[in-house]
Amino acid sequence: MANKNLTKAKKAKNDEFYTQFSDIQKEVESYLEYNPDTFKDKIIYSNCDDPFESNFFRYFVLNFDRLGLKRLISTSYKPSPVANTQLGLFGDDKTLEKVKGRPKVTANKFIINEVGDIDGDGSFTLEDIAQQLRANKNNEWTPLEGDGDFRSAECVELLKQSDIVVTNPPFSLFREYITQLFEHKKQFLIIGSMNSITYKEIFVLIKNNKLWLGNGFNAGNAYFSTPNARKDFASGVYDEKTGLVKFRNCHWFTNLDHGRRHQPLNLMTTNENLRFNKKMQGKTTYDRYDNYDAIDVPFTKAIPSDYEGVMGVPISFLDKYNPNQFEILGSDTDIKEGKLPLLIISKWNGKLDRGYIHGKRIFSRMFIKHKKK
DNA sequence: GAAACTGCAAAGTTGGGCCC
DNA sequence: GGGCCCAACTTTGCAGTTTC
Repeated sequence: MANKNLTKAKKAKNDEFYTQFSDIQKEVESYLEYNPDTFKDKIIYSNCDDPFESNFFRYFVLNFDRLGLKRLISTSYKPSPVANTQLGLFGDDKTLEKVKGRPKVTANKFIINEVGDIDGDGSFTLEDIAQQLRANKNNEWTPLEGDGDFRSAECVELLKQSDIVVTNPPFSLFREYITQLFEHKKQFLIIGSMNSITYKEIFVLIKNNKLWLGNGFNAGNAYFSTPNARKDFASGVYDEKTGLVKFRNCHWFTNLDHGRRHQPLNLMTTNENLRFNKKMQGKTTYDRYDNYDAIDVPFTKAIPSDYEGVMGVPISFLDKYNPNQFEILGSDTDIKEGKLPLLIISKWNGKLDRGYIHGKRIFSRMFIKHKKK
């Protein structure tokens, strides 16, 4: 069943999912709590985005002064399919004007340098921004030359000008997207699939403390709205009433520091887990892998506080990872590539693609140890 | 009051297809 | 034909409520 869904997703290449305003707000606020100046005097760039629809654009415009932003740049990928809907107050899509009577061919670029109560109604709203944009006063709204692909020269040029990239890029291009951010030495806060953790190019960044998970969605459940509401989502994935699609394994990826990353994970001892942790019931000891010299910890909560050796944990452990508490030794791939030779059971003659327990292959694990106090 | 039902929150995961 | 890579999930359990 699971794989059926994966195959469907592969075929659909459905990369159009809009992040909710409240999720952006909650995530950004968690960085501000840790450091109120996280975004101060910074140029924020939100590419792979559609300013007409985007809650990223809306959030950063409405919080421009409070965050102390220097500039906000937002570019869309391909012409907006939904122009004049959410932000219809901006007037006609300029790409339409450019190619009257023919399909839209270009994407949009917004550059915001200044916000304020332009229309004098006592409050600052998107209408003020719309007026400024119409007047081209300090702010800019122009069509892009190309389709807004993040790899295009004009978008790379905008990336170079920016300090922090905040967006929800297409999952299918996640690796390429991250690679570009590191090439240009940018700070970022982006949404990606948890499974990206298992990609070796991504994992090495996590292991070397150059990339980590953000504060995260409520209870790890991310809800996105989608213009392409497919009817073939599995039960419980798409809610027609709200128009939201629920995904379990999405997370924020970042290199900005936040408080949750420094909170220690409270743990029970080995004996306490075996006695009181319901998920460990029926076991008298932790399983060991057939092929790796480590214990298997099937749930993050079940990490024993008193075990000094190597532990294999699910990738979702990263959501609770505190670099002062744990050391990440490597992944399945690292073992396979011979980077952790001491972890291989010498008498094992089988595969080294994943961990095996009693002959059964289990899901990706990463290998950790408690840091010595 | 036990069983069945329901809604919600929490936390984990494979195997088909393609490439060599 | 074996191994690697990929893909915007599913399942489970608990707690509160209803039913008989």
